[in-house]
Amino acid sequence: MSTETERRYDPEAIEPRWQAVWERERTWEVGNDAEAGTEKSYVLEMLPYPSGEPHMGHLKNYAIGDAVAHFHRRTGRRVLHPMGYDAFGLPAENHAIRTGELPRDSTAASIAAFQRQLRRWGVSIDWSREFGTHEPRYYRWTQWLFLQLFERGLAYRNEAAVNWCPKDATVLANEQVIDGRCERCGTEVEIKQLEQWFFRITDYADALIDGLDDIAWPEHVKTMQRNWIGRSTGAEVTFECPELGTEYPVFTTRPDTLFGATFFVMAPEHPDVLRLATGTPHEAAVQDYVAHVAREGHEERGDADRAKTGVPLGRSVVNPVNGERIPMFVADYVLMDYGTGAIMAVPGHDQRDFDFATAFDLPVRRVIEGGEELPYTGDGPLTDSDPRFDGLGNREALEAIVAWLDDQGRGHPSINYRLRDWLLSRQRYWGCPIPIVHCDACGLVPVPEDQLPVELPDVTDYTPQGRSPLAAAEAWVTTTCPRCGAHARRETDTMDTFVDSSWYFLRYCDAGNDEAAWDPEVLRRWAPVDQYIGGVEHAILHLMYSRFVVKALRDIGLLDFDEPFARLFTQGMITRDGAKMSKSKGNQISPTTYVDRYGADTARCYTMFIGPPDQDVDWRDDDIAGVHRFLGRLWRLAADVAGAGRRPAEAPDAPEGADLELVRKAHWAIDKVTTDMVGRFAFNTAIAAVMELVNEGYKHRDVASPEAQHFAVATAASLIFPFAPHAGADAYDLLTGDRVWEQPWPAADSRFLERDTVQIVVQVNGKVRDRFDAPADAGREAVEAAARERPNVQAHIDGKDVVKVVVVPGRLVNLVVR
RNA sequence: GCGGCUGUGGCGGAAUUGGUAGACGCGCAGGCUUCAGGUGCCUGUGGGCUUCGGCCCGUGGAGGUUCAAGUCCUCUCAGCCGCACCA
Repeated sequence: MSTETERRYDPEAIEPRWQAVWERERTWEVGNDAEAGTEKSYVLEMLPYPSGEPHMGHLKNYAIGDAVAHFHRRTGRRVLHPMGYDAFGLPAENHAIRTGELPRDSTAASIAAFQRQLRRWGVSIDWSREFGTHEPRYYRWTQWLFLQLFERGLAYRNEAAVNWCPKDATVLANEQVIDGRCERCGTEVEIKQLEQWFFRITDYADALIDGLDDIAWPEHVKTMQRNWIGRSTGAEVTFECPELGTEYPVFTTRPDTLFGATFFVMAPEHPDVLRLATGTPHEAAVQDYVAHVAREGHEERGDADRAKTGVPLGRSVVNPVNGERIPMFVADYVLMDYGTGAIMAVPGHDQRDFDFATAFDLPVRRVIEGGEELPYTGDGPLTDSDPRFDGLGNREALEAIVAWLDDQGRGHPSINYRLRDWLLSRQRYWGCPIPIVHCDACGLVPVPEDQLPVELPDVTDYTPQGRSPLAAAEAWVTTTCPRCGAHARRETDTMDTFVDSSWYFLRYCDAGNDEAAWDPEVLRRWAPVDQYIGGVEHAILHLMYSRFVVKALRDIGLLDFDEPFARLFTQGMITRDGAKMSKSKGNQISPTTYVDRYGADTARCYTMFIGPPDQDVDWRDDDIAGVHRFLGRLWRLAADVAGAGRRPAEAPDAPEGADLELVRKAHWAIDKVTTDMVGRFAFNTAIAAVMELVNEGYKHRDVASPEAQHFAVATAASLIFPFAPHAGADAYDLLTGDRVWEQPWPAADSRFLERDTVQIVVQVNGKVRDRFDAPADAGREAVEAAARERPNVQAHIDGKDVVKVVVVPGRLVNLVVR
């Protein structure tokens, strides 16, 4: 094979050549005109945050998405596969403070880097729809969206206890606080009482939970969202304090244990705590305790393992089910922002209440039978409660007790959520301005739609000072009220970047529209996203916010669907030596290094071949060389076979011998790759199947006919195309002169998937003793008889009784002997 | 504590409804091509024993169901992720 040494697989030449074709012909652009009879497919990878250069995770993300996009195109769908940049945000601004480089400039530089790399990777993007969320032509509509929500009361301004990051000098959403620390900089957050902007996401708590049932998302992501929303059902029960004549409702998931309540606890932040203690001997102690708790850190207070602390209030409340007076306490294990800020304590059946009762020597009462020791939190019949309920199973009793309280007007069924409203305002510069004007006479006035966008002004000082840097832009801040024309001031806070990214997938559908955020007709043609691909780190934040926005827009009447992402795939992280790659660890690897060395196709294939794409995997330099070797083998075999002349990829009519083996393997590979792509994202095994086909090609190289070889290699090129588009296109072109992306996805011929002989395994007592070939259509009796004939089987059944025979046609025979 | 995921050769990983464990790749060993460079092609490669016919062991661990278990059930260990004093 003298040609082998002459022809070298040269991605440096191949890749730019095909990229030029796709660029010149705008191959991956799609129009918005209706096309009857063609199924649409909207394939989307999460948009990148442009900070520095793209990393390996981006390469993997776009490699996966591109494989899906290509596969969908070649299986007859019209594919929308756009790209954009989540360009606003803190890192660009912090970078600006550090280096003096303007956020606008550093962001632009990073976007240019992404554009360069994405083209160099050969990703099939419709560039005509590209935008950055920081461009006025985009955020004009982000502001419009904000106003839509504002006008329906879904965006509101309110004073509340909020998370404040002292380092970044801005408030944060609950979702951005991890273990009591800022998710960006790791600084411990403080709780401040501030007036801020919120989206009323809690109105959608139930809808967000229920909608999960209708979407094809990984179960663990759904679970995370359900846990985050944290729906608990129970009852609200009112306790009265006769000394002051005040009433305190509590939320409980266990009204069945009401008869076991032996004390009552309020959160230190509860507005009535000081008033209750006033005039009692505990007044000073309560004041001290409340002041002490106020100084406590998030982390300290959140530790469930530390000893319970608290102080008596010197008052008591009446348990509405039995009229018993129980003492009141203030303790920091009760939180103001969940439920009502007060609880009934049932130490017999709750660990925390039990711990508190032990520390303060309070009575512990058993009202549910079961378990050996208290506290017992399981199910069981009621005891020592009330003759009407004693003996009933606790779940049954729960319903009965709530119904009875409801009758008496002392309680009612209730549902509580862990989810809080989405705090969206930020006291930072590099974000979308909130399109609101503060007028002394009219209050909060929306900027009229025809005056959008409210453009982000240039400022010189980004340093966070506890108020938005925009406040320093006096000329910009000063304006007139759109309603009354009086002197007014602009809102100076900007929006959380998660607002920008909560709707970008809608804008791609109609990115060039200057009249509206989108044309409903056009949106109907593309939305929702059929396949969304990205990292799990967005399981809650971005994915829940987007779902909320889409549901809200649907209710407003602007959309006719209510889930943005029909299917979600979460890719695993690429780690280095088992650790997450990061600048600080110095263990980053750059895609450029590997694209330079092996080409984009190799780097792309490797990120998918390394392991199941949804799993975390460790990068190994040795393994990527193996993938490069494979692409070289495929390409050289194609170049070699193409030496016999170009022709269409067609299988020989009636192959025999080596030809038949080769044609069969090709059809097997078609079937394998197709099922791996359709049913699941098993790209690793799909690529392995193409490797097997190429290996088979080499195996039969000197014996198979040129026709059979040609068909097998052209099939391999066709199948590898979604993963290695340049190598696939080039090999296919060498063999056929055709463009592989214009060819329909190959179809497996069932005649070649079935074999006329199959290997039968013979087991004796479940252990494999022999194998033999039998006609595929052989009957049970024939197979069993043949199995018994095998010498090694004979040796194992000789002199024993065959008590049972199991025959699985086409697979095995199991002889059970005694 | 609650919820979820993962444990398979020296390594990454295959095994679609229980039916040949280890596909494919890496690594390693040997061979071939006048082969000087991040080469190419071929063969072998779970462990142990072997009279070279085979035999025994083997999917984190212990039980169980079944003719048959990596796969199903029970318990258990280890690691990772999410939530966490949420009443």
